[in-house]
Amino acid sequence: MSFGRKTKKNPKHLRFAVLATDTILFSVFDGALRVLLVRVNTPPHFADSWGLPGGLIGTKETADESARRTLEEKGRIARGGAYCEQLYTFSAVNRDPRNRVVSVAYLALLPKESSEVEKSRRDPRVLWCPASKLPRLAYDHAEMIKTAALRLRGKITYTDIARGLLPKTFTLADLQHVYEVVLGRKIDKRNFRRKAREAALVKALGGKRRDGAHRPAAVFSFARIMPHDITLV
Amino acid sequence: MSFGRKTKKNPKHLRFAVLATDTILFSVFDGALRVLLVRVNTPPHFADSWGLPGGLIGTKETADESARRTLEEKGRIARGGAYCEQLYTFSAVNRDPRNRVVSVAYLALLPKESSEVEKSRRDPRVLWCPASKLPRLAYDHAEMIKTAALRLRGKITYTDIARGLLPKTFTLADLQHVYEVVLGRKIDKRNFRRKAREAALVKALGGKRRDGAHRPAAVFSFARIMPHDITLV
DNA sequence: AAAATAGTGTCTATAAGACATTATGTC
DNA sequence: GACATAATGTCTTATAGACACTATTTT
Repeated sequence: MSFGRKTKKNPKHLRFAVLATDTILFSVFDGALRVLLVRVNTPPHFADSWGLPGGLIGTKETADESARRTLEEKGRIARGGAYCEQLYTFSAVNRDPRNRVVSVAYLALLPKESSEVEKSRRDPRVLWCPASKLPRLAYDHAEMIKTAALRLRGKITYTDIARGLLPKTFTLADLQHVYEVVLGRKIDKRNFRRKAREAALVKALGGKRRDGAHRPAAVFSFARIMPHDITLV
Repeated sequence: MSFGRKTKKNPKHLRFAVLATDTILFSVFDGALRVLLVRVNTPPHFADSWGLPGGLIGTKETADESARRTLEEKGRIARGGAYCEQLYTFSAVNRDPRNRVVSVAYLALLPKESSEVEKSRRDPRVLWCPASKLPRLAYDHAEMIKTAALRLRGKITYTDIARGLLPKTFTLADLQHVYEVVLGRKIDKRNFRRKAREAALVKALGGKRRDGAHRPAAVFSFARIMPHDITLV
């Protein structure tokens, strides 16, 4: 990163911390909660490693904008597609061994059916890795992913955050599968459907999806706004 | 702040954002949720205003350490006394009209019985202002306080965060009063006590507190660790 | 008709909310 | 004994969890 070189050339160090963002982008597919990793190559500490997409925040952009920009530049995800919320700011003094950099981490979500996930799955420059089987990661990125997974698990039971992991329309089986993968446990189908109905989380669109030698499933979308906090599982 | 002056003198601007902390310190007394304000004097935008205690993060300290340091230097609150948790990072490009500064906001709590609150209430350099009757504040500090109050209200019903607003020992009436002020509504005494008991939030210490022409109240403390998430009101 | 997934209802247990009176201390 | 706060229990309603069978479509 240019900032690091700059301070090394300049014998006078900055007096204050500078700021980066890193984004934990999740998607649920192939039966796992997966996170997007990118190549990190900053010798001597992290040569040829995996890490999160991220970068320094410029003086003319907000942290949110920086997260979306680096997701595009490093993660190869088109801007604006992903749900994105601020997660936590990581500020351990030695989290970047080269310079003092504080990082605002973002939690982002994409439905597996989105063209962004479909494209990036075929892109050799990035890796969609199960959150439970991560390789060694650069910086404090393993800690960030752990924090993000906890946030996602925590919020999925009382908000409609699962919206970010599903396409515009879906079946109740799709929805339940996302919940089961994120929570890491089976959920009773009847109780789940009853609660989704009572909480007015989703609404039926009237259509059916046919996809195999079996009864077709009704198609739903999320209700416009979440009416109130819900408890779904 | 020295950084602001420095960039004005230097025609070459920094390429990346620098980082500050601001701390929203709450306490409950005189029937209100109150926030600690300090004098801000940075003409031309904020001459003789009120704002939150805060300052730039040095290259050798974490955000948490910076929050505690500025709470001491600007807020006149001795270090380590207050409960302190990271709240949100505010990064609007023009939040500080002089320079690009991103701020990590912290939510902090003190019991009104603490010597820090008792001292600072008599200190003319700071003001304990009801969170519902704030004066015009510098920067985006009004937004920060609103966010902090929402976080506190949200967490008080399912965590033991009220611990930060109460002394080591207290009566159930004290505890309920803190809940009522933070939530802004009356709570039924019998239901409140039943739930505090069932959630194992507090434990009786065996003593009584005598303070007036009436029956003395049993004295409690918080249980060592919160056994699980609780729903108290 | 076999295979595969969709869709549905009841019972029980736990938690939440509404509500009023008696108890114990000080002055 | 007057006053002031502490302490306590029941009933009703809502929510959560456990549990198994029938329906509909394709091949």
